Amino acid sequence: MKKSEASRRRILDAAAKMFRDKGYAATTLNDIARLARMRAASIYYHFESKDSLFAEVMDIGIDRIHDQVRRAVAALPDGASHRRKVHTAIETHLATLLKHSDYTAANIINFGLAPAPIRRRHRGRREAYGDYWRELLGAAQAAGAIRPGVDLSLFRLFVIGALNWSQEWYRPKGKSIAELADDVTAMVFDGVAGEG
Amino acid sequence: MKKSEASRRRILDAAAKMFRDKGYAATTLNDIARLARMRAASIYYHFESKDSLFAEVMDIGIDRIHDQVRRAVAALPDGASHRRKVHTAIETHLATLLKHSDYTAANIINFGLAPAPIRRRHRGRREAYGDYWRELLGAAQAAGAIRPGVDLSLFRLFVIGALNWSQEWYRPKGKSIAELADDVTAMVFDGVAGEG
DNA sequence: ATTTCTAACGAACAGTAGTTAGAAAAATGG
DNA sequence: CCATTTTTCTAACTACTGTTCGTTAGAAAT
Repeated sequence: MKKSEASRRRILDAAAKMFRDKGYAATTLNDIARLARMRAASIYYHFESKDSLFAEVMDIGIDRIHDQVRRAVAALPDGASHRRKVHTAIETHLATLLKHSDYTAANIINFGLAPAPIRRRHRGRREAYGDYWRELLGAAQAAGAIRPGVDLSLFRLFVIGALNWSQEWYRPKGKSIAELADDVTAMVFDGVAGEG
Repeated sequence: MKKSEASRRRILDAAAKMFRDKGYAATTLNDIARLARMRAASIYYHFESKDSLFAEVMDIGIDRIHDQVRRAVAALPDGASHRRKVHTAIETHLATLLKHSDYTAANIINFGLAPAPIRRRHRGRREAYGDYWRELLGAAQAAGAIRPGVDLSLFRLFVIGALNWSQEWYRPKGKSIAELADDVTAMVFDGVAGEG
């Protein structure tokens, strides 16, 4: 009862990588099977269908980033400023997306184009992560770390959107993820305007 | 010599819409043909292949937004501030993407997952648009409208990324595009930080 | 009136997709 | 070592993909 677990994991890992690289529709079960060192038909011993395999990858992806971000913020010392909390959330979101998890990357790349039923099935999990950010930013605004006039809903969509889009341009040879997180946090909190 | 043009256009419009809704790989020539009120085989009278049809949609998409943004900024009165120029660029980018052009929306949705040869073919056009923004922001920084320390390259990627991502959440019933542009511009120029 | 061109069609092609069935191999446990 | 279960395989199926082909109805040109 151990080999099955390992194979399942190999398939999931391969699927996450392929879905991330080529997207759901363009990824074939043969692609996944090759990467997992088995035949396409064998996948059916572990998963019901391509759809259900995809759904599981998507679930893991969102759960993972939600978990990581929540955990990292919670691990901050008790007196941590709200700005620092947001900074940590940004950095962890970026790190999970760009470095640690093919699942999360696959989730974010594929969500927009995913077939409607799958997207519906996932809305709950997505919103849970969104709600966490809502809390985080709400608390920051209540404490005065974010100006009262700011539309938090837009701010959240804007920042998370910019972070998610980083998949399109991020290359490991440039700025480190920590540096990116620093710059981005400074940019959105302090703005870029000069004296002009 | 007029009917052909009209059919070609109908196919392109249908393709742009389908590619935007379902993505390149998931869109079938049958989908496109149905929307264009003809049979899949007839598409081949006007286009060489699915790939070349896709390539043309992508070209039109990037050209259109580049053109619109450039035109809108150029149309500003002579003494317009750099901040106002950037604001106009943001608003026009958003409007083209979200309201005016299925082609642009299709381009942005599909670029990341597009097959490598097609992406290569497009890098030039994409960079041309990126270069325009580079100019715009460079001039703003040189004139002091953007603080000297700001990493313009990151700022550009960050802002355009956030704008592009708006496709995932924008719904016409919420804030208008003009309002969004106002808020976003204020956010990135002035920041959201409170007294804290 | 005849020929040529235009724009679309239906039928069919080869290839590949996801999927199923059943045989073969590997692993397990007594 | 055998019997049984677990895992993977080969082979095949159906459905559908992008694409080609030969044909056709009508318009334009001769």
